Amino acid sequence: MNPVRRGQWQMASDVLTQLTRQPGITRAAVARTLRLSTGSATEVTARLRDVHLVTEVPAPSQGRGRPTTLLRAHPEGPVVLALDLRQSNWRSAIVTLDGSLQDPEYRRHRSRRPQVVLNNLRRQVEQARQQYGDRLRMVSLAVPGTIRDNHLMQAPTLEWAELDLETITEGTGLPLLAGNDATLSGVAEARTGAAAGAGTALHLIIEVGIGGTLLIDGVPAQGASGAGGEYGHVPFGDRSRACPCGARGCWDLEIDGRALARHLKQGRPDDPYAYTEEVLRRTDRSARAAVTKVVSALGSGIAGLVNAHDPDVITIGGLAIPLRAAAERTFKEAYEGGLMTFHRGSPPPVLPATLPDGPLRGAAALALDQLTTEPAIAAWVAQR
Amino acid sequence: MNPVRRGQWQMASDVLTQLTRQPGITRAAVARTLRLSTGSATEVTARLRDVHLVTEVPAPSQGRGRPTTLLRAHPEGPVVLALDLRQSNWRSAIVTLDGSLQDPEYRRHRSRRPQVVLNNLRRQVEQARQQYGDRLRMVSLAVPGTIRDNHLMQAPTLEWAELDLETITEGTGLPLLAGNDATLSGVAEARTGAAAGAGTALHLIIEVGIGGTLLIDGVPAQGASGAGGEYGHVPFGDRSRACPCGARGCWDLEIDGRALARHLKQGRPDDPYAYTEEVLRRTDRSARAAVTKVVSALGSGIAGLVNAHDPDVITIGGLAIPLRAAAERTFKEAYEGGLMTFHRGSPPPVLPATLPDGPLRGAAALALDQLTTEPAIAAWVAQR
DNA sequence: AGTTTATGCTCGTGGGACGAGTTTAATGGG
DNA sequence: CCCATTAAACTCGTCCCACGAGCATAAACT
Repeated sequence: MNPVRRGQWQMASDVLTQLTRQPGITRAAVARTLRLSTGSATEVTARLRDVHLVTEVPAPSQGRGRPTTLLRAHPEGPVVLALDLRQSNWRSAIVTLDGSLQDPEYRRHRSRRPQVVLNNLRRQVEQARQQYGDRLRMVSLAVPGTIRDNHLMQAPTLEWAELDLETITEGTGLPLLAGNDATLSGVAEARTGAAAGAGTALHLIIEVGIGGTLLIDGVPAQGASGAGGEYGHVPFGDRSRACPCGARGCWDLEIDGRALARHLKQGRPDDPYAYTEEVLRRTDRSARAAVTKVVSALGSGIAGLVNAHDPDVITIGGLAIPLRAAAERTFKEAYEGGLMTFHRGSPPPVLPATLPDGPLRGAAALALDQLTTEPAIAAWVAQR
Repeated sequence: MNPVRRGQWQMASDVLTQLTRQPGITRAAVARTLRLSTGSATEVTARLRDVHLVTEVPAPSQGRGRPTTLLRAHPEGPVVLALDLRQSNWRSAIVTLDGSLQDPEYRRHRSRRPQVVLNNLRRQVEQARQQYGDRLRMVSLAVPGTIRDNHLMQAPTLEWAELDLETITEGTGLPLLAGNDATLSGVAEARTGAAAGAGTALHLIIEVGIGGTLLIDGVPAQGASGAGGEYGHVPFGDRSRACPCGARGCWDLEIDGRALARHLKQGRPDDPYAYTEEVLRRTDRSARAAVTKVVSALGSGIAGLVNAHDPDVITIGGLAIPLRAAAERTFKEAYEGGLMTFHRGSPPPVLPATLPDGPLRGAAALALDQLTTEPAIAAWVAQR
């Protein structure tokens, strides 16, 4: 193990980071954004080519001048296995350094028992290992639940108890990166979605309860143990209502299907997600009134988070999109009414999230962040 | 203006960063933490000495072996003027690269009119300019109010309206870095205070209302325009109560002297800070009950923020310290009761802030962050 | 076909990190 | 008191890489 010379792969790392953040970028564009001289660009791409990290394909000409090339992941280059575990199914894809998804898979759960599901994921890891060998560098997993140091702490939608997720890579020596699905979809939105380019972005998604994350320059604020982003469990409403999370009066209890059912004087729905969709389809007065209450709670809660974090933009996903759409005026009033006065001149926009496969792409993005660091590149080169 | 060669001052920048973060660090210790070979350490310190950025003084010997040297700011090196504006006074100090404060000043306001106060600050800037000439590189200012792009948006304690703070450096060409005092004291705590070393830290301070900041690796999450950290203006309690900020039901209204007065059925106190101290001195039943209510709101609000951000540690300052102390049991119950179940095993500690001159030190720290960047070093070298 | 334009390639230069070998300045044991 | 031990500083040859000037190339205009 020869020690890595400092800065040896610094520029290479910068180039690869550009490539993951803007797939399909041209070599000339990379050189411009990194302020590289053409000579340096030639050298760094040659080096990256030599170690099987990138290839170049002719770019369609863009006017006068010698045409440049598109940078692409090398066909023999490193890859990541991205997994997205959902309530009723799971998906996977192999992701290359240019951020493209290959070999996408989609499977419905036959059984939803933790051990069965984890075994299926583990098999997927092993299959990727078989197929890609040493090219497979990392496994990244999105889970609909609270994650702490690669352990699942609670997962209301899956109805799973605490669980060690590292079993899916155990024995393979592959690093695992498990993350909350809402956090990861936020990463995707902040990098290539509706919040692209935002310095500070806030992402919120309603499915059962609300999840989300604060993103600073595309990096999620995950907290000490990775459990950050549980915005649903801030005290907001009636303290006499206990939340399954253990606290009382959580915002969570005011903005999803459970809240709608309560307003409609019905019991806790089995599937709050489907229940919400159902109520949204109704046109009767009591349903509209219930929706209005929920949308109001959503708007004023978001306003509070804007006061707290001053984001450039907020992206909303899941049921938050149809909920807002069902009562746009209520939302606007609650949102703007909850802002501190000085924010009202130009309130940060609340945009619908645009990426359907956000968690998978976000998981891939965080894994690629690791692969494009200098030490990871040095390790890749050393191993070949 | 010759273009800066990439990486020319990379290592120098790293060394200076170490120096600002751990004043009084030895050269050998820097080399160890940056994993520098002794040869490189010799070279980089020689370079820094040549350009008047550091000097070395013999370090007290620490056992066997050749003694190392302490790194110190160079007597001809760059400095920052740090200013801390408070309700009844202001303070200033000159800060060098090793983080030491020189020429401390303390002045009470004669008049509290904005123009008078800003003029005094401006005079202080001019005086520093006179005294230090080109060595003065930057002015950093802590203000008890919401700051946005160097503009004061609102300042309840000062009772000032919106105001452009850049007048204090106008014409000097000096960059100004204005920030909220609570945010800046958080920076100080996260770097050298009670939260030193924390990856994610939350800092909260009660004076009139509550201010604070989320810190990730010592860097405050300031948001899009620098107005982040207004945790007091998240909806928390009774929505029928309007907050001066423009929103309703803010947490702010539940945790300071105004809340105590309300519980005690008295009118809004002129000076909520002094009023709180007064109530804390009382031992009668109604006062105790009012304090209990406020402490409970403080504890459960902090718990919500812990759920949202998963910090390693929370630091509290200002009146939050005596308030908690007055009802420790209530605080603990409200805090732990508001946490999500999985946090309760080892709840993040809530520690009293330790630095009395936090805002000044925090302002200095953020300014030094700028001075120790590669471009700033290159500019310093080019100018000499 | 020649001009313009943007880009890629070659190569000499220089700076800086590295590390092996050497020197220096302290402690501590005999 | 001297010498072994220890930790750190210094010297210097080496290598790597970014830079930029000059040249080559491939397209689009004229």
